[in-house]
Amino acid sequence: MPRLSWSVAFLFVLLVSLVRPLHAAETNCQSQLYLGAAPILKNPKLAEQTSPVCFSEIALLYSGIARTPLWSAEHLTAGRIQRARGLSRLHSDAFHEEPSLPADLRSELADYRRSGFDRGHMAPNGDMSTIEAQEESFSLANMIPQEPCNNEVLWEGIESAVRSLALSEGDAYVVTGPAFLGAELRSLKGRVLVPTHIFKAVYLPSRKLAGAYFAPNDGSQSWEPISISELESRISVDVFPEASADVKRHAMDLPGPTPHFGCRLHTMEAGQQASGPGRR
DNA sequence: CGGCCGGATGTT
DNA sequence: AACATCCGGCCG
Repeated sequence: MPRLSWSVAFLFVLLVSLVRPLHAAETNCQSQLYLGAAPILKNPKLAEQTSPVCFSEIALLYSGIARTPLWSAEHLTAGRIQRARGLSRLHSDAFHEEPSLPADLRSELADYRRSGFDRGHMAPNGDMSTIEAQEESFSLANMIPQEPCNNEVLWEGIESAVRSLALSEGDAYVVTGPAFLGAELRSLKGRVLVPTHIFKAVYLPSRKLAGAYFAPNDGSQSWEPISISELESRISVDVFPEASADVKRHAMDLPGPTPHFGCRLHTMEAGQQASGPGRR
């Protein structure tokens, strides 16, 4: 009998030791969320096949149906932004599949390859203040298929503006994610859903002000500022559950994007490439 | 800042 | 032959 209970106990200890790092990571993850509260999915269908992923400077919820994050959250501080600006960007080979997700639900590098879409960060590399956090940000769990002009010009400009805002305000909670609106959704290889829109919500706790950027996932370079309530009505997610109703109802005056480059990329719609499988 | 590609290399 | 990794160059 000692033998049997031994093996049982051993298995139990093994399981606990496997699970414990996740708990540690989850508590650490709360620091990325305003008052430790994760965004709330108002539509039960959205919550199907989701898994939380906790990195050192990102808290996100991954959807195994969309094979993208539904939201990716960060707590930006002035110090974090200053340290992040001291780091150089990782090489693009740093993109990697997320091993902590169930294999059949993971998005893969092959899904994005030659798709015409960028692998677009939700929590951006430019917000990461350590090498470790940078590497984690390149996980495909943090990635959506993003139209190149949107990603590299408009969205880069918005990310940059939000960093400057956090730097000057000293403190900002940011939640970024995709929206899948309408009945006809495109996909990569029938696996990764292509978002129709992208949002970035910002909350300034010291000023009790909040608002969100909302943009179509196309090359139009258009965007609109909306309130957190309006965002919730569009995407069925309450990104700042602990913010007051007043704060959520009023859209703060968001700084406009400050892009570093223009985009005169040809208008070829992403998703259709000229060359077929020209393998040899 | 955000990405892309191709070349050289080492491993299976 | 296929795939990963590191590197450098390119673009917007």
